[in-house]
Amino acid sequence: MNTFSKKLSSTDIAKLAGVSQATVSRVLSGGSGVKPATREKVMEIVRQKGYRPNVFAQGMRTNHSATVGVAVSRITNPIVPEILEELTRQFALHDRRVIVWNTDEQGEESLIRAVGSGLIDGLVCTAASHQITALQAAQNVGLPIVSINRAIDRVQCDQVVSTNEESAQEVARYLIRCGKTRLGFVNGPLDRTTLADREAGFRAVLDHAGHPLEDKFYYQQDFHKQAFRQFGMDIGSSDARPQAIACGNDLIAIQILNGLKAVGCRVPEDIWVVGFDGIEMSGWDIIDLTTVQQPVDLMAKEAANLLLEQISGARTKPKVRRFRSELVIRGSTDNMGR
Amino acid sequence: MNTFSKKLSSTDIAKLAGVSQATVSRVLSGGSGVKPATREKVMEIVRQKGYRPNVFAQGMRTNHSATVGVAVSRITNPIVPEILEELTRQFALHDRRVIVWNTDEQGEESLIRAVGSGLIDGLVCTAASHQITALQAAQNVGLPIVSINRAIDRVQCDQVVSTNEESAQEVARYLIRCGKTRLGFVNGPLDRTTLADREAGFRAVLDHAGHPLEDKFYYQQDFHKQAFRQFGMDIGSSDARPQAIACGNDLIAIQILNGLKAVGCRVPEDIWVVGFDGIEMSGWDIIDLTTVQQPVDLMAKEAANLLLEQISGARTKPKVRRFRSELVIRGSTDNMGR
DNA sequence: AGCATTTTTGAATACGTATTCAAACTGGAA
DNA sequence: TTCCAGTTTGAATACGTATTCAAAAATGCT
Repeated sequence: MNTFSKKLSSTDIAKLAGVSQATVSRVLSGGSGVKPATREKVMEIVRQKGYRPNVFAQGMRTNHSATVGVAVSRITNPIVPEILEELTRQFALHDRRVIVWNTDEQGEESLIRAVGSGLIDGLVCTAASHQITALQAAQNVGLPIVSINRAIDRVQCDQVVSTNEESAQEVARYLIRCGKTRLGFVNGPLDRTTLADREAGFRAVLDHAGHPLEDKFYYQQDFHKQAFRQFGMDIGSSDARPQAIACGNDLIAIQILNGLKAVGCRVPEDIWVVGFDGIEMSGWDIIDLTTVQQPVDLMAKEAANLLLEQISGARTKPKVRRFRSELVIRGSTDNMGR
Repeated sequence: MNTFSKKLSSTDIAKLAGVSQATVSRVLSGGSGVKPATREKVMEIVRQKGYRPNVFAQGMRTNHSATVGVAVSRITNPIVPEILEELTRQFALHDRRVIVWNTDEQGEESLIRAVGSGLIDGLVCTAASHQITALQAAQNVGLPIVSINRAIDRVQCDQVVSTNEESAQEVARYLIRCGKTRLGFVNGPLDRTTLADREAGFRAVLDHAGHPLEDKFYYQQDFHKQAFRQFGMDIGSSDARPQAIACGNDLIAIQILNGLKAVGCRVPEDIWVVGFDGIEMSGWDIIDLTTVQQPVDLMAKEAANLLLEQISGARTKPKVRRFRSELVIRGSTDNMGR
């Protein structure tokens, strides 16, 4: 029977092992400069009692929490878990814990409070738009920040971005090269720089080619669930539909696919669809979406490393890391035109 | 210019406001028993300086962290973000932060360390199999635990479950009622009680109906990425294929759909497919998967409430909450048979 | 053995908060 | 005015750790 009498402190362990509290502390934090026999004597008690150092006392003493924050929005967009998975892996490798704030909800207030409290040693941000307040607060207290795929005007911090604008241009050129001139674009909230950049790149090529994006083929919505699907239905059942639709991200594209499917409009026979992000499911046979693939794992890994670099104090000047995304042609467009 | 000279303490605030540190503390933690004029004087300085109480000092003094842990496995299974979203919402409503441990990776070791360290006030567990060690540790130190959808033999804790076995029986009866007698089942790791229970329920009905599950129509795999898809391809290109395949969860079902699609096997014309979980995308037009829908939001909300109840010390006897899942018939089976 | 040097250990301390206990203050009744 | 009860405040304290500084022990050398 494992009765737990009381929470043990390093002082208790010290008494049991017949050493001083300082020695216990030394053993637990690497054990350098302590005689092997002593270390083993202490570790024996530690193991036997299942002792763990109190994280608050450690934090108070050291001013480090071994914890980083990750701010996400729309965690149900599959790109987010993909990023989170790699981030938590990287931070775990460096003995850091991860606190997740969902800034769609009340999370932002909680994040702001945490920022000044010492709870986190740094912050990775995957959704800048709503968070200017929290980021400002973080910057004001000198908290290390890395932003993934979102440029943040008023806050200077490390950034990990991908070739959003250029890749969107590549999408547009690909479609035009395949003879598609009547093109549509569907986008989410434009305060996401990711989405805005992609749209800008797409429009630029169309302008340059002399077929500027027509208003009736442009649709923008702030992520209300069924709206994109409804637009897909409208487009699919219209006689004057675009030949191809490009989307701000894969999730939007999939909702368009849903709408098209709902009204029996075939892809790619009747219309082409292109996404953006390269979430894993875009490659599924039943989705098979042409998209722009971001190197998510590399980006997340780099973000983690940049943050750790800042935390260790090795650097203060902000860095921008730029990753190349790649157009992946699949069944939602015709791959003859490659 | 917002230069941040040094981290402020409540003592600093006290000096600036001309009161004692105790008063600052009282103001910050509710302010009862402090004169309105004093409170306002203090709050003015607090706001002006952007002061936040140091979370470690608070934790050391109170032995509470206002933080709960959530252990997940396979965060890229869409059911996980769905649960996480609701959990973080609920905990944010109660001023609690959420630390996420991904126990597929090195996360478990980190979790074990955290459990004894006081870092978290409680733990929600969505993936029991790998975590017996961590859960044992948690139980040993008396940490409140709630398990979602996973029964955990050796650990006694609150549980939020759904009707896995019964609903799987319903699936089997539905298929048999529709005249499907040659049935298949595809499952993931059986140490997940969720998956094991579903399989058991399914098998029981088949046994009872006199068509026990044939070995050649049963496939079990431990979530190696392409394995389920490959099995779908094998099944789809085989002459002697089952009339319907039920799966341990939606993600498996979708991989089967992918495999079938890859070899041109049509659903539901050539074969029926049924999933389990009711993840949001199962309802998408392009997936349209018949499945068993769990009330994920309700379950997550209940889990959060149970944990908070335990943390507040209101209760020690473990509770089990059981939620009813519902068979949702969609296009991957023929809905005439309903 | 005797001394110099290095290694190992322990005592003392500070970190920032919430809370206890006693003191000071307030306002009203006598 | 005096006294009392209630309200508001401040001084003191403990929480558990990492680290500094000095003392003690061990080691190497002559």
